[in-house]
Amino acid sequence: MQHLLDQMNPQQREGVLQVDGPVLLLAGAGSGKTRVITHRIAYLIQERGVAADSILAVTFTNKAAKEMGERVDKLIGHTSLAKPLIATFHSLCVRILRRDIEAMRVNGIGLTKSFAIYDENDQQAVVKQALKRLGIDDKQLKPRVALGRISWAKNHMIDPQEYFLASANPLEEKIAHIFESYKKELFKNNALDFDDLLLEAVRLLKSSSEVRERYNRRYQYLLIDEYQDTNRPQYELMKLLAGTRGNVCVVGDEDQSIYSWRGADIKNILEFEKDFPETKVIRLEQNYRSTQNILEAAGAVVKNNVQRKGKELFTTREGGSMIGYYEAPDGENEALFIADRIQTYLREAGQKEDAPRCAVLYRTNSQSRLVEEALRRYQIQYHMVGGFSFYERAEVKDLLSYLKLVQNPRDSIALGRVVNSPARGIGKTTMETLERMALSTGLSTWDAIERAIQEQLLPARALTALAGFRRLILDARAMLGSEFAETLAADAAGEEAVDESVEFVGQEENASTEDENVDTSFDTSFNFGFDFGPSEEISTIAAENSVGSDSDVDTSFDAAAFNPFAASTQKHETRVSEIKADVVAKVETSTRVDGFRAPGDPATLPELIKFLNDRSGYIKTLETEGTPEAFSRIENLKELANAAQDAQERGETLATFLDHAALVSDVDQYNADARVTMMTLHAAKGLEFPLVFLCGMEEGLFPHSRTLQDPSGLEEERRLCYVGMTRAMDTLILTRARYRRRYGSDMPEASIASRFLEEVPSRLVEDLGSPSDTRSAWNSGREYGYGGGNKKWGSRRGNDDGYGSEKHYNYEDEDQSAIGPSSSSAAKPKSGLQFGIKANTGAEGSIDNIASFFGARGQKIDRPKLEVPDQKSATGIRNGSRVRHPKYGEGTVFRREGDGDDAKITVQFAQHGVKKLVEKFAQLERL
DNA sequence: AAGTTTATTACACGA
DNA sequence: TAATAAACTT
Repeated sequence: MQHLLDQMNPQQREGVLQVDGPVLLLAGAGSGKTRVITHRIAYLIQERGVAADSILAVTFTNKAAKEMGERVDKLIGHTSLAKPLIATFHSLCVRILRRDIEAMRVNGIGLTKSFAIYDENDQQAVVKQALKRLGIDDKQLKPRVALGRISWAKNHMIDPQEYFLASANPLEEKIAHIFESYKKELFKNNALDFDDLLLEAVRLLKSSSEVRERYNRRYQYLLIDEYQDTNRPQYELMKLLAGTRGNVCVVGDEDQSIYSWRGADIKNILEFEKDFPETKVIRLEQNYRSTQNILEAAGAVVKNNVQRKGKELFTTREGGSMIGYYEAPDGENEALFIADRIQTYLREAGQKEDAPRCAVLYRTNSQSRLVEEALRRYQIQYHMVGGFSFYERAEVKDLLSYLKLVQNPRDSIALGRVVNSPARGIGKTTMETLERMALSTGLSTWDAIERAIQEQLLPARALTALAGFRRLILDARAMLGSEFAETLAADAAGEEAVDESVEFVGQEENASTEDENVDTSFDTSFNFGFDFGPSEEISTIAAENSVGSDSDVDTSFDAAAFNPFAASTQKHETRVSEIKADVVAKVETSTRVDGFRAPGDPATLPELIKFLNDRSGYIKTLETEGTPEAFSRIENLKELANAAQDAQERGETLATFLDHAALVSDVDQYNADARVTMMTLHAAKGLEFPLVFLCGMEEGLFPHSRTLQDPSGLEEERRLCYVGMTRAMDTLILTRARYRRRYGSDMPEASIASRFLEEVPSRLVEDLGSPSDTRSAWNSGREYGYGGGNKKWGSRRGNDDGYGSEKHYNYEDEDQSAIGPSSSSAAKPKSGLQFGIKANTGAEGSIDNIASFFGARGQKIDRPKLEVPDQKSATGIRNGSRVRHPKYGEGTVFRREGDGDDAKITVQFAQHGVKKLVEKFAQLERL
């Protein structure tokens, strides 16, 4: 330990040694922050004799948590079984709530431990529902907007009532109502959204002194990383966890605060000193990461912020290479330049046997596409963080929803997602009826289904389909264990014991297992401090519950009519034993194959997934589809099954598996071994790379257009720029496209160089944009007129510099690009990859190609000009015929395809433009 | 009810 | 572009 301390600078050493009382560690970029934190933890354990599991460290991402855990492990060796708890705020809250949320239940009302976690899509679904219920047109008020406001309110700890009182206009009043309805719906679904995880944890610790004190006793030393990005709820949580001892160390850097839109507030840094007057402030200002040039450039940019205490980083890595700047004619070229540079870099680094790593950073995810295409063309392997993550794939979400439903049938969002996928004849009408029923009775959708089946409230066809779906879920539940099956009888009789039965199994397994990323000390060690056995706890809850929340549920339905308990229990017991037999049979066959599990034991996670995949018909439907996409979806499902297998081997339960799936972030996918990583600037926080590209340095893109009005928003963009620049260790290259198309729309727009470029001192900059050393590499086949490159950042305007805009952009003349493969854009060498429309595949000038090209491009071209050989039909309608359509009025036929029943004719209508109609159905009248 | 085509409209950042 | 809603077919 001592020799490790000797290698540190005095400030770092103080950061390690100052473990008693509150500490505010202001750690600049690359100042060895993580090193200090890990050593601090090691110091507490090894030199201060602090029990490892009484240390709690909170990081920003699961990935960071995992890494930190590994580094601490290395420092302390595996001397003790106990480990510090290193988690994110969100995963910490899930742990706390899964354990103790029921302490907030009053008279059996409140959420249970098996609460669901709603992601953004689930949230949107709820908001849409609320809009519908309140009769608000979702075109006037976009669900996304409403959700944004709700989330904002939550991050500022404003509840619907307060929001309503503070509302200054009808719109805000509406939002307040949506907010309220949203909240109720989540409650009814036994669900929490991401924001709630924090809020409810805070509420729990505030409301139950017993629970709070337990955690206070448990965690004596607290450490919060990325403190500048904490929001109000997180701040309160920190205070609650700190208790009265105040052994809190918060680590942050005001210059890297980039999450204000999530409610993060730099004021938390100031308030910290107020709330903990004894605070020792330690500053880490020596940067060990970047060269002096990079540091200077980044510092020069962030210096332009007014709201800043001001701090100077220094480094001993004098000089270094210049900041590179490349001004591309357009986005494609920018991407190709980057790919070319990366290729060179990788080749050179390969000769030196370095482990090359570089990153392409951008402001918005949509910028990734061009870079991806360029890298693929160069056949460079890359790894992309963010974008569409695995867990966002439709098929993955579907399967997860099945699992969620198995765990918590009241989760009506999950239900809505899978009830008809694959299609099983439960359509819109049926679901609307059920939802109306659920709404009027206060039942969950699942319960409404139960009731509809029992009372035959829907058409027979719908009921059969619903019964099949219900059976699927119930059978899956039954697989989870015999306890499960036994509780089904009660469940079927309309009791709410369902959830608790899930809980029972989950809980029992929980006691002996833990999840992967975070440490394993929580549960085992938890029992030292507080002695409640799971079984005892559960039975109390179950008792509470059966009296509880359904008593307030039904107002409208006749209990006597809906109370065939005696009869149905009998029936269901039979059914349960059938299920059990069935399950045992299934289990036996599968057990013989892997030999893991004795017959009759609960099914494993992979088995459950296999069962759902098979029985739901999901895989089969995909197989039938037979398309490449369907195939890749099946692959994804297999991947998920693999993940479940891994989880199983770690001893995770269904519940913990689902929690993980809900909490993995994009950043967590970052793979440190990848040679090329692409990600947003936000995702890059905390990482470092020898070579960094920062692309799209244009006004409106970066800084983003939506921040331009707001000075503080602009300052945040500048900090984001600072974060990006300081990721670079040796080389930093900034790029910009002089013309860029937005929305991939037709006309590229001239861009203006980002103001951040102007803020970099020119003596630090080297222009990489001269054609002589670059053109041959990636410009083959394409003529560029280079004009810029002499002035520091090129011209501020894109088109006043002799750069031949009409020469280059005439590919926007669509006629040319469609017909002539020699015109610029469509004719770019594609090296095997097929982009764009099939314009350059067919015979030159073929009418079909032109027509289909125009067809694909929309309607702004007059197509009636094109004549097609005359064809007659049974109805006598032919090209040039005047026709009348009942709806579209009069028009002229100018094209027909196929014959007989399949005959399609294309008509130019006077008012309604061009329509393609099937002759058989179009009811056309010949004039 | 489900599948297919067309129209529209929106591009931050993310646990 | 691309995701999504609406319209239209069968």
